[in-house]
Amino acid sequence: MKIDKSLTTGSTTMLILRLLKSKDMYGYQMIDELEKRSENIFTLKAGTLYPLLHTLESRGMIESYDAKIDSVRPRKYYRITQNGKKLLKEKQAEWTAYTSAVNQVLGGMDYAIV
Amino acid sequence: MKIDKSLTTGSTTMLILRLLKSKDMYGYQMIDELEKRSENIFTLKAGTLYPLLHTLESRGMIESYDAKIDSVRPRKYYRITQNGKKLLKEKQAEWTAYTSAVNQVLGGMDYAIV
DNA sequence: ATTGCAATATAGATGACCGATATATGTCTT
DNA sequence: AAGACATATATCGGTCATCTATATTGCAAT
Repeated sequence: MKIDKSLTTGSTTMLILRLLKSKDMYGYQMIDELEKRSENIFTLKAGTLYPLLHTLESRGMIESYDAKIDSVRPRKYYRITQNGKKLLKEKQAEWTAYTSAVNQVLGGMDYAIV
Repeated sequence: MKIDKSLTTGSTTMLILRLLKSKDMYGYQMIDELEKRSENIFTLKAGTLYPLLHTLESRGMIESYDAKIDSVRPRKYYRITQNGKKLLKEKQAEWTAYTSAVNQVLGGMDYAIV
C-alpha cells in the first residue's frame, strides 16, 4: 500500500532517533533499515535524511564519526546522545497521545456519546 | 500535552470526513466536536478548516446546504457523499498501515530481529 | 579506464497547516 | 439602545517538513 506522504510528516525524526538507539548507523543504512522494518511503508529519501541528520547533529541530539576500520567506502556513522534519548522519549509520548486521539475520533463516535 | 503540529499533518481530511459520516455538521461545530472528542489534542483552526471544506466540496466528497429552519445564525451544513465515504475508507486503511509501521519500528527492534 | 553503484550533499518546488485579518450577525450587559 | 463579545464564514501570506532533481566522490567490476 502506498501511504500519502503527508501522513508521515513529523514522525521521521522520531524514527531516526529510534534506529540510533538500537545501534550506531550511517545514513544509507538507516534508509534500508527503515524500509525493511516498516515493510516498505517508509521509503525515506536521501534528500530528506541528510539535512535532517545535520540538523539533529547541530542540535546535539546525535554525533557523527568516520568509520575507518574495515569499511569498504567512506562512511559517516551516527550515535545518539543523552539529549537525543530525551528527545526520543518526548516524541514517543507525543506519538502515543496523538494516535490515541485520532483513534478515539475514528472509533468511538456513533454510539453512546456522552 | 501539546502535540507538535507537524505530526498531525495529513490526518485532518480523514477526521473531518469521519465526523460527517456520523451526522451533518457546520464548520464551527466540527472544530468544537474535534476538540471535545480528542480531549483537546486537536485544536483545528478556522483558517485550516474552511479552505479544506471548500476543496472537499469541489472534489465532490462533501455537499453543503444552508440551514434556514430554527437556526440562530446563518450556517452552512455539510453532508458526506458516496465518494466521500469511499475516500474515508481509503484514508482509514492508510492510517492503519502507517501507524502499525511506526509502532513496528518503535517497538520491535532490540530483540529477535529476523 | 569506464561504467555503475554506494554514500553523502544541497537547492528548489510542493503542499498542509497556521496566524492574522476581515466581515456579518446574534447575544449579553448595563 | 449601545457597546462589547461570541458565533460563523472566509481569504491571504507565511512557515515548515518533505520530495525531486541534481551533483560529487570513492570503490568495484568488467
